[in-house]
Amino acid sequence: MRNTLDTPLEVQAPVSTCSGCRVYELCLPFGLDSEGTRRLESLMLPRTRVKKGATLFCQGASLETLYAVRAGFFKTTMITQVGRDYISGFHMQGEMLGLDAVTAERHFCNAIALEDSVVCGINFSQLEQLSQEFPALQRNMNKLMSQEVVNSRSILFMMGSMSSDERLGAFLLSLSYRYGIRGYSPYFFSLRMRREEIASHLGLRKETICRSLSRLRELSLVHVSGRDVEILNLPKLKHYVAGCDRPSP
Amino acid sequence: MRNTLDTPLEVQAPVSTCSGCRVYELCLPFGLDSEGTRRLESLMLPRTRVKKGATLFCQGASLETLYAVRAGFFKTTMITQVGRDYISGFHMQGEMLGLDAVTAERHFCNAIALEDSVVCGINFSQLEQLSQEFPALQRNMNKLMSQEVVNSRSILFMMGSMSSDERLGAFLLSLSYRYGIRGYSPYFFSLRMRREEIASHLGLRKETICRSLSRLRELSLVHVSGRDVEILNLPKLKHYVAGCDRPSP
DNA sequence: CGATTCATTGAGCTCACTCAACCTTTGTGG
DNA sequence: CCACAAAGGTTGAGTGAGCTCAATGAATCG
Repeated sequence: MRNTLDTPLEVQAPVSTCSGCRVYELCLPFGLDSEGTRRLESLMLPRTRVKKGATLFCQGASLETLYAVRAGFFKTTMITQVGRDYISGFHMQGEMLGLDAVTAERHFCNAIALEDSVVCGINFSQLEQLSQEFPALQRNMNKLMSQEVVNSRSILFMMGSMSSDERLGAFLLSLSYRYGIRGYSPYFFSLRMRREEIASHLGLRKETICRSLSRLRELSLVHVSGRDVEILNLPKLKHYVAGCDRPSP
Repeated sequence: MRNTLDTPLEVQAPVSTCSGCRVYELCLPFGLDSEGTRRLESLMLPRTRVKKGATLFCQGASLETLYAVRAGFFKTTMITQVGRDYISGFHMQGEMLGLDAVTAERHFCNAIALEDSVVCGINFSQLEQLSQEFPALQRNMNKLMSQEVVNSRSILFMMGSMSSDERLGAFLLSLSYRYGIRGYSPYFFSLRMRREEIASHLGLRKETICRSLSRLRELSLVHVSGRDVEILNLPKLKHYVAGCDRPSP
């Protein structure tokens, strides 16, 4: 991995620079040489601010640009003709938005900011071309895609075989882990989404989320006040989520 | 797309040839020029038979080879330490197995044949290298990955917001569609998996699958006898699955 | 500071689950 | 080829986890 100090210090450029990014290692430029990083940066669109509640892209829109979350928090939602909707994921810094659009070349979901956010955009065709030249970039694309598959599968597994309490626990663990690898505390964090949004994502109802929160609290696994979460006993929570407390069928 | 007749007729080669494959258009070689196809074929491992019930690869095993189903039918399963398991997908000809292993370079699931099957294997590193030379190949990789994401998301959506009857309907529609684009009848097909396996995949129980089947039968949407399925009214089934019959919340 | 959105808790209901019995199909060895 | 065993499928009865509806409390925001 390249040391970011190799990069000459520059005044704040008008375009996105990956070199100085907090979550560089989690994103596209990871492992690229300086030439590759420079080329990638030259393709990046200027950083874009997305206001809380604003939509970054819409389901069905043709895929032009892939985005990486630079700062802030997003949800992705899917909506059917009959108005049912589903929150397919939450995305924090260093995570890509729009990877599910590559097959159909149309966005498969809406991306909506849950707080004031900043995204780095890159034209997908140009990215594909560039990744032709830089194996590391291609590899990162593949890994990021594959990671998306794994994430979806994990939630599927949860939905298919876990109780509401366990699902919520797993969800909190996922957030905890993701904050952790970004250098934030895995024990204290704040939820950026409403209970109802958690519920949709986990295939439950907001009332159920409340009740499950209460139960996790009673078990002294977490402390939750409003949107502030404290994981009181991480190993115990992991153990609980793994289902070791239940008789296996 | 290259006309397969351009290919000189050969005696059955000991290695996998993509050129003559039934599901060529759904798989890796689609859109590759003849040079690219030749190179891809040169990397392919000899076609491998997998007996019904046999395991092609195991969860946790390091990723060496990606597989495409050439003939037959597979399920992929995930198992936790406590013995809970989940069937993450069913895979028919032209579909790739192992794409979720790319992130961690370890298989995330077990792949088990549900009938005597044939797979085409290819070393993943070599495939990555080759895709560096052939944009069409890389594009296909990206699309196949992205398609996996979309598939998982679709099931998530089902699990999160559909009744058992609707989920089963959607599952049958998915099979119907996939058989259809492979040149088989989208109206008549046979299930290669047990009720219990469908149940696991949809986050339900085998008894619930039976009851849901009965209800879809009563609605004259399908005719099911053993493992043989007939879709009696495809548009009506789609309409039913879309949830148009239910009051939206 | 009032309005609106969000969170929590209670009461009752429902859909899918569990358990169990019985039937059907598949597979195997005599 | 039959007989039997084993596995898979179906249906019934009762239960319970999570849902709906509703009321109230807390937080957020213009």
